[in-house]
Amino acid sequence: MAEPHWRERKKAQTRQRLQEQASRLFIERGYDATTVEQIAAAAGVSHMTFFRYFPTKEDAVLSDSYDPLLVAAIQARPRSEHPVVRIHAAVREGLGAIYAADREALLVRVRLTLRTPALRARLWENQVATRELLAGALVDGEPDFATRILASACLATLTSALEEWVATDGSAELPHLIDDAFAVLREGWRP
Amino acid sequence: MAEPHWRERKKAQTRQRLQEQASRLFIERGYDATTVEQIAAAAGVSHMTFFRYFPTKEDAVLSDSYDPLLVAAIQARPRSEHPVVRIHAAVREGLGAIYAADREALLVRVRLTLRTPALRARLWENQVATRELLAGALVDGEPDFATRILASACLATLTSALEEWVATDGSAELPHLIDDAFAVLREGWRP
DNA sequence: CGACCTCCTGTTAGTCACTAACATGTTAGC
DNA sequence: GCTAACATGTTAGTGACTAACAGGAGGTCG
Repeated sequence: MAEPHWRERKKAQTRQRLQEQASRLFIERGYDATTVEQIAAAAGVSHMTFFRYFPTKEDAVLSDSYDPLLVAAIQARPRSEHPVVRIHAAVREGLGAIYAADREALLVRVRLTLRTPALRARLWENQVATRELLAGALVDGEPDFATRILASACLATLTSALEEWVATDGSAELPHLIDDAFAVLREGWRP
Repeated sequence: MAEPHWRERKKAQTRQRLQEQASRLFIERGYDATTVEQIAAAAGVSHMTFFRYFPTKEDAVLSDSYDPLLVAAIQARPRSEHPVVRIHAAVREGLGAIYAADREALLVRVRLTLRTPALRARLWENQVATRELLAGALVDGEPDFATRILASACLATLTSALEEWVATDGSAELPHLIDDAFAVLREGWRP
């Protein structure tokens, strides 16, 4: 049971190479103009290997590993706080960290995602998945109707902030936009 | 220049026939298991004609004509009311009318849309478009950041209600769910 | 009436994402 | 070494969608 990491490491490398080449090509010549064949070739594998690593072409960009971060950040918040406040704080923390570490990469990625029709199409699934995770992080057991609604509204708010960020081409500060957005959601009810 | 209506009428008929056959086949044998070729054949045309009427296979189901209704309903509300109240009222009115007239058809349609991955994928585009319309109906000129956020949150709320409706398989009353959902959005801030 | 002219449609032949079946080489454990 | 497991490649599909061209049916104008 030596568990030689050799093998796994090689797989991880191939996976990363595919992702890098995909991003590069998507940015260089556009998403639609890039074929899976080309990505695979650029990474030195066949197109079948690509599909063994990513179920669809879109997944080469949309391997969202932020969700666990968010869940942890929510659960770290005292349960006595209002759900929306917990989500707001968690988002500011989680995305804030990524933002601080990797601002430009995040911008490129979000822009590509929001501006490419084929990638936008996947956003719904992502939103639903993230919403379920958020809602699940807020309570024990199955989240109820009300919890899902609040999680939805918060996600919509966050998305609006991201859209605004991309619309300003990253010139605004994302954490600031997020705070503004959640303030609107809150103050919207106390006019 | 007479351009007799029967020409347009024939086109409208073909279009409707395509939509009907598409819906029928999608429900009978599933969305993915139905090919455009089959839809076209069932409607008595070629697959090229199908694509001349609908840009994609999904559009045969997703010809959403509710939006103008919603816009009108919003604008009919006094501008002094809070944006979210206006949207809530408009949605209850607009969707309520469709619900009263065509409950079963609405359920089938919403269920098909929410449960078919390929159709869900299109929902993001629909949401964005509807949000822009809602936001535009709330104010004069270009909606600002805050308005878009509120419109987003309201749409997310409405969507949650529709999902709940489908989840209960239509056993709940949709208008009631919508009222509940908006109440959560409102009361969520006054715990 | 006959010669255009304009839509609408069908035919054909492609591209590309994605899948399934099978073959091959490479490694792990005995 | 031998064998089983596994990563990868090859090949041959299916199906959505597109482009190029051909024909036909209605209306117009000489």
